[in-house]
Amino acid sequence: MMLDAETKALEEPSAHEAEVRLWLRLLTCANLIEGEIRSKLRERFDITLPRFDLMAQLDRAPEGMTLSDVSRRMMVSNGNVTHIVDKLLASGDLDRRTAEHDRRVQVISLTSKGRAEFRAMAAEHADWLARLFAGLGETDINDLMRLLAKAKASVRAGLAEETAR
Amino acid sequence: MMLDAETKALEEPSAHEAEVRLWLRLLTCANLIEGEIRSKLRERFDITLPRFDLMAQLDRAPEGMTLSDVSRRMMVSNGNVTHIVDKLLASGDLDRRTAEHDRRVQVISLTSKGRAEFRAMAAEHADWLARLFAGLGETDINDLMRLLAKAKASVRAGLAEETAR
DNA sequence: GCAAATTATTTTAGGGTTCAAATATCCTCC
DNA sequence: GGAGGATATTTGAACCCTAAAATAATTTGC
Repeated sequence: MMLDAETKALEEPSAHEAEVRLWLRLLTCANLIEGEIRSKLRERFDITLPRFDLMAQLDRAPEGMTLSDVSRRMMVSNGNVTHIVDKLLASGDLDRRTAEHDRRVQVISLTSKGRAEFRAMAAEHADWLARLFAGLGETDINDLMRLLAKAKASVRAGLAEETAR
Repeated sequence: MMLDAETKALEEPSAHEAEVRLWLRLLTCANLIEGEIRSKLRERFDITLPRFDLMAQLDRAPEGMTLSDVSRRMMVSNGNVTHIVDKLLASGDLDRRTAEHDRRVQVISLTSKGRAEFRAMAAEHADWLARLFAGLGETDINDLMRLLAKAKASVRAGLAEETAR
């Protein structure tokens, strides 16, 4: 018996149920943690998560990064990076200069003030995560790392398949 | 030798590194999937993810839900729910009525139009997820479900510990 | 019965986010 | 050496989001 897509959906409401439930569980975990990190960052350091993330990227790039690099690494839009950078420039945590070889390119880097602030925040940040994951053993963490890597690869493959089509 | 917290952080920059890396990997996975779902929802149905999520909650509650229920279930703020509901009311996907037993309470539910639209969207939504997770076997999915449940419990315990303190 | 505390919702202020359009600069190739 | 295409960034419009204050209605304790 052949069914069109709509009829089939009505008759098989649980199709791909496992995948949907996996996604919802993954999302719930991420949202719980993200909410806690956001509220801790605000409460302890009066900073937002995106600004913290941007400083984390720059901490690993002593020479600085271009805005496009940041945008790719953080997986956020270019316009968004411009906005976050503006705020961190205003608070004196970042330096910005135009690249000499290409005047379209803006290179940003941490000021020494920004670097010192970031290091202090990063240490606490790691402590918060350790507390949240305290219920997981070393084996659990390793297994999760492996399975999430596999999931990430699967997702990227699915995305690539689509753009190729 | 005793060290204060700051000195210790400087001398042990890799403390809790495993937990931080687990968090970053979890977040990357979630962001990749969420970005794809958002862009598909926009492209195929011109709807945002929060509106889709609200409709999903209501689809499982034929009698309707109060705004506070929705806020708790979706883990978003009350003010945000008000905003999203306004939009879905305007597009005719939701009904809203004041509860007779308590005039503070607003009960919202899907209109038949909203329900039909949601069912069509949900079927495709499940297909997108199945495609993204196509690289995972049944065992992988089961393992991930179990480990993420454990992680979720750990995070909730960590949060509870803090509020108790 | 009524003042005070509680509860449900809305409003407000301040961010963050995307996409698409606009600018500015560079590069290529004739 | 200049036109056309590519690349880096900014701007603008429309959302989403939260926390905190304000509003409205109910419940509680006396």
